[in-house]
Amino acid sequence: MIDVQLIRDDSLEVVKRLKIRNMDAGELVTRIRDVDALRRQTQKQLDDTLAESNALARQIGELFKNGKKEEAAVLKDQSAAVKQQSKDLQEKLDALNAEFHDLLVRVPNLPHPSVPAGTSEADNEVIMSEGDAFTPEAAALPHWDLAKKFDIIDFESGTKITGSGFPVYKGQGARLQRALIAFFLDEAIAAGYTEIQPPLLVNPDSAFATGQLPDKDGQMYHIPADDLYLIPTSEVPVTNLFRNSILQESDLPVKCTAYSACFRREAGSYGKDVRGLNRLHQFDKVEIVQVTTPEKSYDALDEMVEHVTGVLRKLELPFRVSRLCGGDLGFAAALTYDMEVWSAAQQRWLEVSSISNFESFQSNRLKLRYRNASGKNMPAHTLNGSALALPRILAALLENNQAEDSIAIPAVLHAYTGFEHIR
RNA sequence: GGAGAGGUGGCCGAGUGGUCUAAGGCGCACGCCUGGAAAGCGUGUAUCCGUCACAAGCGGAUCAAGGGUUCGAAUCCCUUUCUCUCCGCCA
Repeated sequence: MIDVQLIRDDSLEVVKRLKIRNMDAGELVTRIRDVDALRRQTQKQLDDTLAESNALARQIGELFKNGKKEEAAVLKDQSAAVKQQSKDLQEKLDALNAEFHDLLVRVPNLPHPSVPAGTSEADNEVIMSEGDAFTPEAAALPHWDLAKKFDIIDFESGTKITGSGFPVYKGQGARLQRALIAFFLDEAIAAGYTEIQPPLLVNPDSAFATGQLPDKDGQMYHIPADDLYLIPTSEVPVTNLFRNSILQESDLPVKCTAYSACFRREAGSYGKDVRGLNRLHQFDKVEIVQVTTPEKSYDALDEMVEHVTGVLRKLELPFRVSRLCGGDLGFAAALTYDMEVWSAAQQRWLEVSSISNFESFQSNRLKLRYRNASGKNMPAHTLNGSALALPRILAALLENNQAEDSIAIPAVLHAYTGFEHIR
């Protein structure tokens, strides 16, 4: 949620910056200003009325104590009128506040000045790449064929027992999954992140706080009997750890990492983009989250990008990093870097991580603040990113390292897998 | 799932209709005292909204959450929720 103060101070600047997102926010921002003014005026009227009511109650108490019942009765009548007035004002204010909130949550985060203009993925700006986006000499099999050939992932059984998008990992495939999770967590812990094991189901309050509700209602699995949602990412429970809290500046940065299964309904996609492991309803991911001060949040973002590129480097995967353009930027993000690995058999880049600085946008909704050096409570900045999502990493590892009768496992994983080749 | 007891400031804890502007203690901050420290003494110590200059001051709200009774609610009533104890079930 955007800070209202920005709109009060310089609404033209807000509108201008939202143009980078290809959004014409003029009308919305004007409406917000109008409703804001009206609700503040109403708040003032209500407060004055309540103050009057409090004063009357005090006088009545005083009169009763002194036995002046008739005088008290007169004031009681007066109090009834004031009370009706305050009730009306309260109703008016509640309605205005609700409208104000509804309008405000429709404003996306302001893009960072470095965000390039653009309307789609094609306009993202590649800022670095490492390793060759090579084409294999011999015919390379896509990972869904390799999965069958080496009997490490069983998509058909997953379909039988649950449905499409729920693969079953078997034997060396299962072991490799577990190895990747352990490796990613160990890397994050070494970089100073505290490991968290969060619940996989969250209540509506949590889903609202991180912005999955109300917008992305249909993208989450919902359990009606208990009104709980399966998490689409551990960002949701981990970030909600900090909901409604005030941190000391000396405690910052807070750095958390979490492994979890992630659940996404993602209805309505077909074709090779979603074949095999490319898009799943259930997948595994290790997430990293930071809470820090506004002064340090962009350094933290760079640090997180460094961390993830370091992990990709250890896995010996060709990768590239892009800065998302305005049209591709998520609603809550001010700046996002995407990481993609090269998939040799599919001859395409696969997105494996997305690292964002939300600045104070999430904090405003979460009511996450920190007490700064001068003792004032300020919204903290939050950041998160995948480090990393497993399925596409697995796809790239299988495809890029395949040979006639085996698939080589990167050296860094040997201690975790207990084998050097899938055969 | 059943029965009972509870939820008060950073923490402990008092408070069963107006003196709550929430006692007292602990913790923390600052000051006095001291060669320095401890002890002692003194002062201060929540969050949000509004007014305003994101100051001070002032007004309003908040005693788990929401609603109600009342001129007036931490206190009475209703609903929800969470915690604890016992029973049941269970990896």
